[in-house]
Amino acid sequence: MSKNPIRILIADDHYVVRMGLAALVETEPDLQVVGEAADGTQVVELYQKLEPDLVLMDLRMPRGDGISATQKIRTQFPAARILMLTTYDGDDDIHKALSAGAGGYLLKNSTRESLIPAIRAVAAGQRWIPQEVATRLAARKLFEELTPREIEVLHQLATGRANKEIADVLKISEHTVKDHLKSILGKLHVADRTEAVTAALQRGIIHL
Amino acid sequence: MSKNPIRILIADDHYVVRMGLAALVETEPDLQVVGEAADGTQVVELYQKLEPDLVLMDLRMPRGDGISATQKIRTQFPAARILMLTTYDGDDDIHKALSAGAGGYLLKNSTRESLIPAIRAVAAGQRWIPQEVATRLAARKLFEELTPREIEVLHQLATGRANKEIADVLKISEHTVKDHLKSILGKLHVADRTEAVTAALQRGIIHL
DNA sequence: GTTGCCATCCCTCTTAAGAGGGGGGTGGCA
DNA sequence: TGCCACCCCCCTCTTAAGAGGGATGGCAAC
Repeated sequence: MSKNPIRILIADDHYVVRMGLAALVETEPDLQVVGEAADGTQVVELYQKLEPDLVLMDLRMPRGDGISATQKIRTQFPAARILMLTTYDGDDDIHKALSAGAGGYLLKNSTRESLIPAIRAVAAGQRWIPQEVATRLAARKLFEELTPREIEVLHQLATGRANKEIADVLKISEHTVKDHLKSILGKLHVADRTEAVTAALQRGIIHL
Repeated sequence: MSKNPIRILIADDHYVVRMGLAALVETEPDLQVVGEAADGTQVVELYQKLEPDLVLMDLRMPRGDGISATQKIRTQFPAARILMLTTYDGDDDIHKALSAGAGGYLLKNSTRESLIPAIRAVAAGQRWIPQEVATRLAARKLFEELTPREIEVLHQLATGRANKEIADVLKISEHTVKDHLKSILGKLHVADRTEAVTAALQRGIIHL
């Protein structure tokens, strides 16, 4: 095994997390860290240069998040293995990561016992989704998906703008804003704009 | 030095972060990890048992956050040295941590170059607040502080409740809720309840 | 003991929000 | 071709939200 170790690229904006992952990985003889990236741009560059067997990718990073980095890498290297490793358990985040081509999705509070097998599984091309993550993903199906336009409106809502102001920003009429809002309230099963924002934040549809 | 190393207790709910901190600390001969805690209750227990020279404490943990754990420890051991190490840069979080008795406040994206000196400084009883954190703290002074009651109302707002509902929950009149709301809007310099919630989230006054 | 902050309650007024209807145009796709 | 999803526009109506006032008792600091 150690003749052909699994070559791993770590991407996380937190130094201590990179340190922890590297320390963890290096305890296994068949796992090897070949590079570390601190942001979304860097991870894409390093992937092109190193072509590792696996990327341990954080979801939120400066200069391009984990989702778009995953997409970019998978466009160039469709066989790329990417294991998303993050603090965030919003079902929308999870869904977007898997759609972008991530082979697995782990939460950062995972212990070594779940991390190491996940790394091996995803590097081998398998899917790896822990029970708790799968559960969140299933809960998601109870809600309808928001359209791109609705998500735009949601972003505006989160800044505290009034319907009229949102209309000006998006250059549509206030009536239309209200229509989108109605649709958002219905899809998220909430009663008003404030709850819509907190619900969307919790589900990972929008971020502050 | 290594005859009397600085004995460190690590408290963080993320395994990889504990691992990273431990790996980092152990590279210095005069620093020694004597224990690890994964939540707020555990860190208090371990402090009592180990009486370490320093605690590296995460702000948000299950079963009691870093703030209340800091308070509990400092009540029993007023000389306890605690370095808060967290992802969150809300100015309210920072202020609360320092008020609770933390000797320093570092962000998790800190590199080893800033972490190691911070550990030594706080263990020696000094204050350690990086420039970026100090800046956030200064920006805070531009806002008035919210009263406990206003923060209660803010929590209710975040759940999307209407004024009338909030009134019922807090068992006060709707007029009073409106009064608190007016006060909140004024202090946070925002125009409506939705913006109040997002502003409070960003400042760390409330959490989801 | 007075000053100041907090929490509580009350009133009026204007405007915005949200519910409930009605359409119309596009572009993909079966 | 017809359907569907998305986006857009318009109307009315009711109620909630927020601005602007004023007022009281408690409690702690000075």
